[in-house]
Amino acid sequence: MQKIILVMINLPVKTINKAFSYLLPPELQFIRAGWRVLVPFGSRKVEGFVVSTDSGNGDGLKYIIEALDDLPWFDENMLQTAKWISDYYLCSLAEAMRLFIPGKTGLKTSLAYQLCPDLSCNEIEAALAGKSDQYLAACEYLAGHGSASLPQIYKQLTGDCLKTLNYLVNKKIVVKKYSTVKQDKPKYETFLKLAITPAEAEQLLRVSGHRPARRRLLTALLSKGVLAKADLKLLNISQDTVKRSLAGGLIVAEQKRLLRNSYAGLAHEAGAIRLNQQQQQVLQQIMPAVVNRQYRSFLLHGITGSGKTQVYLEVVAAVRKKRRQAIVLVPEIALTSQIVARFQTRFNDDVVVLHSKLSIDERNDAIWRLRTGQAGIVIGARSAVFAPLDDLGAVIIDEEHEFTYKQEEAPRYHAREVALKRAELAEGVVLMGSATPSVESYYQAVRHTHTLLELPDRADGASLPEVELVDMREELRCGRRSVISLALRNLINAAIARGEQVIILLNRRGYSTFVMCRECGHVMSCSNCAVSLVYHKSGRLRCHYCQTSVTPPDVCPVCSSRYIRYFGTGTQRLEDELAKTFPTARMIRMDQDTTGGKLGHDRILQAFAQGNYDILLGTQMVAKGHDIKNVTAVGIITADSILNLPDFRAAERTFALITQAAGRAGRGAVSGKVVIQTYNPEHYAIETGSRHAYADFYEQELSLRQSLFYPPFSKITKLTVTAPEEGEVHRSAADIAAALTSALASSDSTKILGPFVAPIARISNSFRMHILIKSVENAPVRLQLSLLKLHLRADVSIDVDPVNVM
DNA sequence: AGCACGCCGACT
DNA sequence: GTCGGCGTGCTC
Repeated sequence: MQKIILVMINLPVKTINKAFSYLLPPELQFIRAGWRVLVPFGSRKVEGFVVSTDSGNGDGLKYIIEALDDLPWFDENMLQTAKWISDYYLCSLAEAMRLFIPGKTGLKTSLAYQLCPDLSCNEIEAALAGKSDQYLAACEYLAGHGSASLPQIYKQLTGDCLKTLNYLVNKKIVVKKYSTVKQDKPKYETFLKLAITPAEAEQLLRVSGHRPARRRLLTALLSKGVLAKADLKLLNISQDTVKRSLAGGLIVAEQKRLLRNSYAGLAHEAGAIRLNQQQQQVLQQIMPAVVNRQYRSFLLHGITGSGKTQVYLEVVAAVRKKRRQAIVLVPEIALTSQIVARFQTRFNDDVVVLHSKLSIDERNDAIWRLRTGQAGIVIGARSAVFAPLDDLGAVIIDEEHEFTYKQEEAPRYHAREVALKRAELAEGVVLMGSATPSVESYYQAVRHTHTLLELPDRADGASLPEVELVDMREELRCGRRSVISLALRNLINAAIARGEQVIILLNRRGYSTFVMCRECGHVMSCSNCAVSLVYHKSGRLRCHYCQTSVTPPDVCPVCSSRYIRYFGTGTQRLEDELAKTFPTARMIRMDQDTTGGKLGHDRILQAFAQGNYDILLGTQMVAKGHDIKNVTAVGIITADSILNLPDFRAAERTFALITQAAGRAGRGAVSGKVVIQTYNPEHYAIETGSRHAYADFYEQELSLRQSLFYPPFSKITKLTVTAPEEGEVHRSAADIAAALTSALASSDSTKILGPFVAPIARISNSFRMHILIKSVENAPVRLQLSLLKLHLRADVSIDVDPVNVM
């Protein structure tokens, strides 16, 4: 009987979803569940996660090579959470565990080619006799350089290097060498400290008259305690002096880790504000759970500008007072720098910012600060829910309704659900906040799964903006064909005249949204994806799905007609229109095309907030998170753009967008006004949105959901089947649907819809079909899916609780 | 994911 | 006959 270690292999392949057994060498006996290790796997060395230990016959098992950290990465709660994710979202345990690793892997493998050492030049030449010069050139290059990576070789040689090298590897002239390097490359700085007592040092200074450099060193250490490299230069103390003092045992060198943090210089706002009475009442309901270390979940429904952040700050402060840690989730860090700044102002270095745009090094440093207890608050986008914290006291989820909390690639987790699971295991609280809670969460709050808290008024006594609905059909009837209605034009003019600022929202980027032949109706579409191409001002037609672009044709590719027209308005065209209508206004556009890099959104918003512009126009990102006091006017160009999407949550999204956008207006002393342009003014989502009437919207939406058996009354699981051929995808999707139907026996509690061709039938030359399963409970569905082994298939992707069904 | 193994068509 | 194409299956 031997101790056996069960390891999940960190490779992004869903078919390897089992544990592999290894033995521990004597020097690694301390390894238990939760450690990251390096293990031999096939002919390679890969990263693995220890999930459990066992005992049994260990014959023929390989040994773990080394531990990758000084501490286990996963604690029991993290392991349990990973297990839950793999069960619930039907991914492998390794895929779930990878989520907890910054950069998904702690190892970087690199490949180098080397000449076989035991071969002579003559032997090589003989083996390559009759081959082209290419082969000999490669050997010569490798002989000269010892080893080289593939990119290096490509730079040096011409032709198909990979083919050449593979041949040489086959002929045993060249060998491939893999090396694995730890991803985490901490930066250290050396600090010097006294190794003797201060009394001894003073004694030494008294007796040794000579050695002025050593005197300076000891004196400085006595007064300052520690010295860094830069200090030594300043004091004119040479490396030699340091070396001798080290050797003599007078001083010791210590390595201290340096932290790279690109957020260090972010501006801070003024100090804490006192809570108003409503905020106090809300806080009092949350506090008992924080103090008593209980798992409780709260849904804070607070209108825009009601001061939800203030409540978050107080909850986090209370959690920290209990010496527990907190996670603060925000939908998108770039759009929410205001909330980040407020946490940093309040908690200073206790805050760590985590998100996907950080470099691997920055991320590792941040995580190291958490693991060593130097910081106890994580603020970040959805992946921050996986931060390694040993005593999670609270998770705050700001803008709980946002879809960005759902990961749209496997594993398709929802950060809100992961947060609830982690907090439950850790006995912490979850506080979700939103002005427009998701129907599902609000339903759970009404049913007391979450505790419902309300902040019905704006914190500073400001009123919600007045909203005017403009019927665009009416505009057309009056002969006004501009995308900017008369009401909106008046609103913008008035605001600018008073020196106030305007935000305009249009949910499509690009210039024209589609290009059509007026002769035959052919719409230019992407050759890889079944979506229409968008005309950009750069003069090219771009696919918003696969990023390819083409030059617009002069004649229609189908009928050769020259009558090609550009339809629809995107943000670029709107910018032109606004410039024509308001020639003196200073404008800035914010969409995916103008924001790039780490702080792109932030710069635009800051410049706007500082008053450098009169009008901010852009896609829905202009509607989120910020609080700019001088904005008194908001215009929504087409409120219907989302409403008409074929998705049962279209109304919910429209309502949220209108409410959030309108909420940007009138946050200062001057009250705001909003113009919403629509072709459906009587639609309940738009009508309730214009009245800021969440409860009314919720009620109408809920009854619709009930009658159509949609969430929260059912759980949805979406399958996407793909194939390179159209016929093939129809066949395999039909097979899967048939198998599911017989396994789940369609009844009142389960409905299988489809297969139907996906709204985007083809992406990057892969044909797509969807199957939707609606069921009261999704546990039996998940069970059947795994029994049918659909979760292992490369051509099937499973989305549990999808945020959109398209 | 890599890599070995294996079975086919296209050439010296 | 060799080379190299990629489909299948395995990695403790």
